[in-house]
Amino acid sequence: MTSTPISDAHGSGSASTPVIVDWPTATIPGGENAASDHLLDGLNPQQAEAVEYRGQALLIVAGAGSGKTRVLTHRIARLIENREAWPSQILAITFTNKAAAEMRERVEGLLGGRAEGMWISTFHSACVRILRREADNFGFSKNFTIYDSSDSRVLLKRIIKQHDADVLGFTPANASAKISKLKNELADAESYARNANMSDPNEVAFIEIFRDYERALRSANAFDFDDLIAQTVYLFRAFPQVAALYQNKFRHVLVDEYQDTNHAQYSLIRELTREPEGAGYLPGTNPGAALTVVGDSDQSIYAFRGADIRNIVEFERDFPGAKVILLEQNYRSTQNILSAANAVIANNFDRKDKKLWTDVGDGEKIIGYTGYSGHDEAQFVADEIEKLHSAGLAYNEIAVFYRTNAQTRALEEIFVRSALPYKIMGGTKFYERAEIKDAFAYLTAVVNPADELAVRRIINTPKRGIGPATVTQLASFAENAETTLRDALREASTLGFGPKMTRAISDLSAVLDEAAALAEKGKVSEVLTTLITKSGLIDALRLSRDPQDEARAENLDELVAVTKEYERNNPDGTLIDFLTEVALVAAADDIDDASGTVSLMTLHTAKGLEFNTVFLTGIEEDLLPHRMSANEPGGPAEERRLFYVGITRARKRLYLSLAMTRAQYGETAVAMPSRYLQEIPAELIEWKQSPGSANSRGGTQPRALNARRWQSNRGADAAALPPAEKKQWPNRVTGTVRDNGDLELAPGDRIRHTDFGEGRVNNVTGEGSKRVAHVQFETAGAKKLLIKIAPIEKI
DNA sequence: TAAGTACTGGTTTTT
DNA sequence: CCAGTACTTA
Repeated sequence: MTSTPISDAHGSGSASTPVIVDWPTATIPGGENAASDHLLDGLNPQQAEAVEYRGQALLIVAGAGSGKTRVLTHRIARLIENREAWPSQILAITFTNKAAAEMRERVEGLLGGRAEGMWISTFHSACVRILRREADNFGFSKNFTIYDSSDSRVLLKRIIKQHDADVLGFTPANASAKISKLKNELADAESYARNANMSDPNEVAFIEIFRDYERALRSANAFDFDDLIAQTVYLFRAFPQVAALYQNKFRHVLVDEYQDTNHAQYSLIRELTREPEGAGYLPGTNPGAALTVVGDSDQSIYAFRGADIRNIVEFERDFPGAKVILLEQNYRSTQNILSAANAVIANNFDRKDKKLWTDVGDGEKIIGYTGYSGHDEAQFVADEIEKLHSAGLAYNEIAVFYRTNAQTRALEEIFVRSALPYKIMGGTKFYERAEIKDAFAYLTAVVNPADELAVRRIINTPKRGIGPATVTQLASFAENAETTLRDALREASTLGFGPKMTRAISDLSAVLDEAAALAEKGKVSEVLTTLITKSGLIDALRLSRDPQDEARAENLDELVAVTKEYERNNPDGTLIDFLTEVALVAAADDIDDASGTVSLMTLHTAKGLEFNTVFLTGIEEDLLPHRMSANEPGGPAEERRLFYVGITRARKRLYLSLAMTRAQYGETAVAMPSRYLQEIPAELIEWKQSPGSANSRGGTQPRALNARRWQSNRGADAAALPPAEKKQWPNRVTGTVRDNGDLELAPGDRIRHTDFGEGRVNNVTGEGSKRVAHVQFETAGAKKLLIKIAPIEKI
């Protein structure tokens, strides 16, 4: 280590030059103290090396469950403990905010809390932090808005309409996807136009749309998700002295899930770890921050978002002299689960061979089940979970994964009926509800008056008689006067509107002004409460006769509660901070480990998590691989990796399930077993009901074409198959939901269930609408049913 | 301008 | 099956 002058322009309290103590030999693995070294105890040799290696570039190839988080946290702790770096000189990038929080906690645990000032966050959060600080340098102001994908689409919709580009086949969705792709490659409208074929009217129209979109974002003082990264790179490249601030601040940059970085993120990393240049820098004094990346190309599942697997595959070429360490020992799963995972992923041809292994033994067999329908499959999952739970397994140790969010419907329906506590991670989130977005648009309009999109959203919400015609007049006034739409509202009285209209506009403007004054002195919840009451938003919902509006008003109350909670956790948090946090929360971020619920999530959301027991559902063609990706180059391979990620989340027990028919858009279609299922050696799976032996209702469906592939399984199935009465499909479940009102049941009563037949009530638990009947059915076994909605009658 | 009705079409994964 | 949209009517 040289005594590099290290400036920490932004650091809090660590601006002085750190004391860099040469203190290495005592803690090197194999040294005298190794046996009692708390940062190396229990690590295998490769893990220990990954903690101790020092050099400019280190790639840790970490197979699933190989303890990479442990390695990363211990490495950071060691850097700080050794005084090789101050906490403020460390930048660690994770994939989700949840992973960031967990990493911070673990590092603090290892260091006894001396971790203040570390930057541990997602790419997006880190970039927002940089951009807010430096916004004044390049034409934005620090109160900028972050547009999520639906905001982008609303904006694009207007732009496409203005250009009459819808007739050319442009939709907000496809234009947004194309722009996003380009931004991830660091292209902008200008650079794209240079290489475009201008004789193609489609191309010309797209460039117009792209340009207008960029212009609109800039004038709204807003960034979309992709901008957060791309604009930070642009900032660093355009202003080397700004880049140098961060190049000098961070001495160690660590990136998790490196296989899922895209080109823009890669470029950002390159900029951050580069040797500074420009005035004031003494050449040769800072070789650039040391870079540590951790990843596994077998878990690359975000190509659709621009992730470029080459970033990790070509790491050694990118960073000459880079050290590579392989972690293959798995500490999570049983050998049966790993063997299945290894067998599946081995079918991806262009990969470096890598085999996970464990010394914990084979464990239980994987359990397979083929349902007659998605509902039947869901019923199986619910029944198994109930069995596991009564055998002592906590609900929060169990997870159910699926490929598409649409699959939650069947699962949810059955889970509600079976009174299973569950939580859907991601999916239609609270923050995506219209009334919540309305409230956020009010907050945004207060924080960032330049944001026209937000002002347009609230201008007639709730209804105050300001229609499209009036909005257009206001907007064109703003344009002519070279001011914002927000300021146009203030001038309403001079614009010649009728008295009613003028009044409505001025009242809104006054509410926004009042809230802005309030925002100066803090309290997010007070600003929000002022806005939603004085704008009439919440009263409009409360007084509405649409029964759903009552729930919407409650959601707004819930949002106020969220802001109060935020204030408790962040006493210094401003309104801007609150909006930023909400804009960047991911689906996986609100998993609550302590709660006693089963977790339901997509395979993508599952990445990085682990559970004792995992159910992988819908393992069918057209779902996994998904229809949309089956024909794309690289599609089936990426879908296989998704399957691999799902399998490797399980510690002890893995279930694979599928259905023979699946409902989509109200119609039911025949489903075929996924091609990936055959890639798992037959002896690893015990089929409760195999795809080969189960026939769809007629028995001679197109599935017969497929049957050959399953013949090898037949012998085993015959033995495992239950006797003949099972043919009556006692698990078949109808999709109708009913309401039994106040049906009274008591132990000893006999009931008839439309699917399960007759049974006897053993017990009734719970209160009111949550009363649950514990029933012993004659053919279908023991079930728990939510009395209010189960398709049952007393007999 | 707002509310109500009839109709279309789209369907993956997410920071 | 749903949400979003175009069209009608008061």
